[in-house]
This record gives sequence, C-alpha cells and structure tokens, in this order.
Amino acid sequence: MKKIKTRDRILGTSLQLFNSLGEPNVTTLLISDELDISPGNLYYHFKCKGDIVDELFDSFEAELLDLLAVPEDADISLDEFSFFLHLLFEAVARYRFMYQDLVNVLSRHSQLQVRFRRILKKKKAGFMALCESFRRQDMMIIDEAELLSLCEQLTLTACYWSSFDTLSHLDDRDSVDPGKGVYQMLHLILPYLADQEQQEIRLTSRRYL
Amino acid sequence: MKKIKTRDRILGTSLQLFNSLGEPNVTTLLISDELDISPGNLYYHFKCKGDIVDELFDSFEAELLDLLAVPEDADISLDEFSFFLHLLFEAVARYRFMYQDLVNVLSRHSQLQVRFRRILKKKKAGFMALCESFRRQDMMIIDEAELLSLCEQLTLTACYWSSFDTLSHLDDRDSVDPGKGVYQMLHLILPYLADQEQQEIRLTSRRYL
DNA sequence: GTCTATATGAAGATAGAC
DNA sequence: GTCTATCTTCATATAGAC
Repeated sequence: MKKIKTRDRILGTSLQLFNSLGEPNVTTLLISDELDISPGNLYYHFKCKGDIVDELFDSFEAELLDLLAVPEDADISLDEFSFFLHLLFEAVARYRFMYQDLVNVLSRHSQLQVRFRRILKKKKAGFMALCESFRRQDMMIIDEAELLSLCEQLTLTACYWSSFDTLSHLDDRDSVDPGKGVYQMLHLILPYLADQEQQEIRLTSRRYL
Repeated sequence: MKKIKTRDRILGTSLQLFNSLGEPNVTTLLISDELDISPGNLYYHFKCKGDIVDELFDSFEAELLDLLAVPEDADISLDEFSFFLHLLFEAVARYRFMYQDLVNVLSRHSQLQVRFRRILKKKKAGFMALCESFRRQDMMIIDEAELLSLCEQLTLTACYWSSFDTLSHLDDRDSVDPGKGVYQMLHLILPYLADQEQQEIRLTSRRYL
C-alpha cells in the first residue's frame, strides 16, 4: 500500500471537484480543504490554479489522441466501432468539466484553444476514416455531402452529449451514463447502413439504453 | 427619436457583452463602463447582477415559448419547417451566452433550471409534433424508436450548434451564422424522408451553407 | 513538504451627495 | 436618475516558520 503523492492527490481531487461543481466554482481553498492540506501546500505543488487545469488537460489530450489514432485503412467491424464509441464517451465523461463550460474554460485558458481544436479535428477525421472503412466494406451507403454532415454531427454529439445529459440531473452531476450517448451515435449512422447492418445495430444499440 | 431608457440600455448592452465575452467574464463595472454610466447608477436599476441575467432569461423564455407553440395537428410543409428552424436558431443565437456556459450559468442561477428544462421539453415535443405531421402526410417514414432518438438529436443540435460553431472562431465570438445549423438539422431528418422530399431538402438545404 | 498568517486585488454591492 | 466614494467579501497567491 504505497502512499499517493500529494501532487497527484491534488490532481485527482481537483478533477473530481471540477466535474461535479464546475471548474469556475471550485476554489483552491476548496481543493485543499477537501484534501485536508493547507492552501499554502497546494501552492507549493502548483504555482497557480491554472496550472492544475493545464496538467489535467495534458492527461485528457494524451488519452484522447491515443484513442483517436484510428488506423487509416483497416476494416473496422460495427462491434469494434461500438467499443470505440464506448471508450470515447468514457474518456469524455472523465474530463467532462472541460465540456460543460467549454467556451468559458477555453477563453480563460487561451493556450488550450488550439490544442482543443486539434482534438476536435482528429475526432472528425477519425469518424471520417471509420465511415470510409464501412463504405469500403459495403456496409454503408452514403454520398459525399451527407458523409460530411454526418461526421460533423457525430463530432458534435461526442462533444456535447454528456453536457446535454447532465441537464436532466443538474443536482447530481456525479452520475454519468455513457450508454445513452453511444446509443445516439449508433442511431446517427443507422440510416446510412446496409439492410443487414441496420438490423445488427438495431439489436446491439438496445443494450446501451 | 425617443431616448431609450437607461434600464433597457443596461439590458441590451449586458446581453451583447454576455454573448461576446461570456456571462461570468462580464463584470458590472464593464457594463457600466460600456454604457458610460456609473456603477452606482447600474445598481439603482438592478439590485444585483443576477437580476439582469434573470430578466434576460425572461425575454428568452417568452420568445422561445412563443415560437415553440407548434400547432398539434396542422399539416406542416418542409418550407415551413426550414423557416421555423431559421427562427429558432436566430433566437438561440440572440441569447447564446446562456448556452455557451450552460451548466455553469444554470448552476449559479438555480431558479432557472426548471424553466430551462421546460423549454427543452417543449422543444423536443415541438420536433415530435412536426415529425408526426410529416409522417401523417406520408413525407416521412420512420418507426417509433428512431423517431425518439431523432427528436432527441434535433433537440441536442438546436441547443449546442451555436456553441459548437463558436469553437472554430473563439477569438471573434460576435459573428454568428445560423445557416449551417439549419443545414445540419435538415440533414438529420433527410434519411427518413420519402424520395421526393429528400430531393427537395437536398436542394433547399444547400442555400443554408 | 507542509503549515500559518497575510498580502493583493478584483468583483459585487451600498451610502449619501447632487 | 445619476454620480463619487467606499465597503465587503472572497479567491488567488506569497512569505516565512517548522
């Protein structure tokens, strides 16, 4: 049973508090209180609150870029796709504080804007690659214009589903269910799938409700 | 040329500043500065900053509820639908500060939560009514489960499109184009439309790009 | 590494004169 | 209705002892 370093405890507790109360509503004092350490101690480890946010963003970015490294020309199955969505929604949920006040957080940490946009671009490119793969395998029938708007829609939903879902239970922001989000994503691609694949998705997507 | 009352000027300028800088970043001092009045004067008209937000919410709510009073059993044409979407996106854009930091704004003004959720519900119900109308007119073919997820998706998109769009130009938050949002919405219903209506939407939706 | 005590500064809000 | 001056509160951040 090794003792977790204070620095890491600060990061963990901050993330948790940011997610459940919203980053702007979490003061350095609240964080140190929650950890039973002094504010001075917190500032020994991080020179300012923004640095905590930055470091959490680093982890978020690393996790997502890793996940989004979709192989360009592999044959992806629908099951693999569902699994990918599941991982994606879990990752987003783990750092949902970013998304819940996205414009505010990004405008107060302007160095993060470029990086966040890059992640968004990668997300969209990832969805494109996946749809192209489905198309190559004759599992999906879709023309160019609609492919673009579909991927835009997938990106938007991946971004905002968790916030949208949170709106129905703002009092208890800790409970997050990525399932319904995956369900919505699958239903976005559904109409463009071939008959057989449509049946498959109709069945598997129910598991996520 | 009648002089606009200070009270109304405060509301107008606040809305504008909230939209372009984000509500939490706009101080009462900034508002009064922008108006060339003293902070004390502002507090003569509104007893606190929250009251300004509340009153802006009142207008927002009134506008939206008015717009969303969709007749239950009328035959709606696709043109009317597009027009409705246009008005909806314009209204949302006019009060986009609410949506850009939705979770934050709602958690700091808890009396607004219930009202906001009611608007969301009405939005979804409105989309339901519209789709039912399309279905009755044999313009749309869709089963129950997909109708639900489609309307959920329409509601989500109506909510977050403007924020999502803002992400691509956070530096200039004043330029807003509702067109692309309408385009996305039309493309969401597209796959469920009958052949002839699909052609129609493919053509008209381009106007919105 | 951790604490206590304190400085700094900004935002929200009030009092009282004009 | 509007102004100036001021107060309060609170979050961020630092200094220096242990």
